[in-house]
Amino acid sequence: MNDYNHPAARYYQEVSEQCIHYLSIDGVIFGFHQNQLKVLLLRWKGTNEWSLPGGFIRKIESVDLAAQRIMQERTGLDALYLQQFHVFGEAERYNQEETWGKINLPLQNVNWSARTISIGYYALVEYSRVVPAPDFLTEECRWWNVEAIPALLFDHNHIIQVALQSLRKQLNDQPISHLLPETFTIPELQRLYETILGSTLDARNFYKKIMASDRLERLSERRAGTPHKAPFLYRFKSDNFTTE
Amino acid sequence: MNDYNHPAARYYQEVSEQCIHYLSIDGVIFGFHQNQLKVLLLRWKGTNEWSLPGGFIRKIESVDLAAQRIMQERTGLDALYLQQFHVFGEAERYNQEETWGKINLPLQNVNWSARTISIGYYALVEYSRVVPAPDFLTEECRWWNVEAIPALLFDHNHIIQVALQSLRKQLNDQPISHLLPETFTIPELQRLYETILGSTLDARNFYKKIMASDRLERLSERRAGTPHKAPFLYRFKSDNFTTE
DNA sequence: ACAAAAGTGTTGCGTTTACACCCATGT
DNA sequence: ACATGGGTGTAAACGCAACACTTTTGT
Repeated sequence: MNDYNHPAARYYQEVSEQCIHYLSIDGVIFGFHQNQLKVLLLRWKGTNEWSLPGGFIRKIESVDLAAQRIMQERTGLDALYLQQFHVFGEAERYNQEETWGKINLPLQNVNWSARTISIGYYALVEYSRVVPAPDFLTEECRWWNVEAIPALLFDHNHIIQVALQSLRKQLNDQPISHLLPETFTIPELQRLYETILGSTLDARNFYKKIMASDRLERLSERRAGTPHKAPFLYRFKSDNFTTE
Repeated sequence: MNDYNHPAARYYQEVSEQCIHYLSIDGVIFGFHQNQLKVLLLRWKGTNEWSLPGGFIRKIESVDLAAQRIMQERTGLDALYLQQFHVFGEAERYNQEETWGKINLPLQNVNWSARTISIGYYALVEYSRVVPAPDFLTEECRWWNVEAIPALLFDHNHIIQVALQSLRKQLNDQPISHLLPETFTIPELQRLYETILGSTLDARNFYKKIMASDRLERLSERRAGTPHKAPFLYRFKSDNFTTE
């Protein structure tokens, strides 16, 4: 009943042989565009069901590198900034029957019914550099506003919530520069903080604080094309941290 | 060459059949006694080599419950306060050959050579209630001062360091009451903070801060038998949180 | 009496919050 | 000119750090 020439079949074969069973990685890839915090999601083939990108860990591969590999494949970027944030290990993370019912699995007898533990990573990436690419189980890969995420497959809504909470808690220790283009304005940076924190900030206090941190340098240029006063452009001084 | 009546053989058999491969749990069990922060370690049979307690996750078991089970077996306590703190997933976490050479494995052909990913949990337990119990690979289970831990097997020194860092960072959000007996004095509580943080605190400021938090209630009794002024006993108000 | 630890209050500093005004630009 | 957002300073509040003295008790 099994078509071993089916690309999915070959993939499962590979995963089954080379990867660790019962364990996966799920990635919450954060981007920032037009003052909106975004997450990269995948739509499964022939359905209207969305999920986070994810994958499996090879038996001989470090978990961090596995996460890199998986996220690279969906974004086209290398050397992403990744942060492990939680292990989701409930015995019943989600309703299995219901979930499999929603997906048109290309194969019948792949054993998908076993429980899976998932290691959650979030990534901070520069929106404009990402070239979203679906995998062969999915036919669409695109950004969604964090505020407008639909009901996802598995427990992925929950995972995004936990990722967001972690990001909020760790915001001041994370290299948020990865979410922004090389140059940006202070108001843009403030919007980024505001979207992540989900609250508004006082522009004057924000300015003071961010300047006191001494991580920014002001360029001589200003952002053109704005309807009002042209804001200065800034850049992060020596992006020293890459993968933490 | 394999003795299937050997208790270790049966254990390996069970683990191999029922548990998830390539994935384990390591536990850093913190206790506090005589103003010292302690960690529970195991000495392997016929050796002078020590390691953290650990174990495997059953295919149908939640990761948190697996951690509970493993720590319960070493401490004799149930409903421990546990906190997942990091996944150790390097491809080469430690020198395998060197490590296996140090241990007298009771069996020849158990495949111990594969890499293992480990989920790190720390536990906060009340020292005096613990009845340390070795497992069948080890012949001694006892507390060690955090400051005097020897070179351990695997990467367990590293894991303890990361656990301690996490605990320090999260100290104010953790139910440290679990590390103390039902009643205790303020100076004792201060010693606990100091040992975890690795620095001394101002008694006056500490007193104010801990009182302002409104988590303690003073009892009418005082600690007897002290060489000097008898300190009041305190208790944490309604230990609401158990396993967080 | 005295040594050693317990118990408490006051002050100052630095960080964060609240708040107001001028500037530049496109319409 | 005016509406809109950018850019900055100042004052009050709050939280944390520094610090000194009295109390109690065993020796």
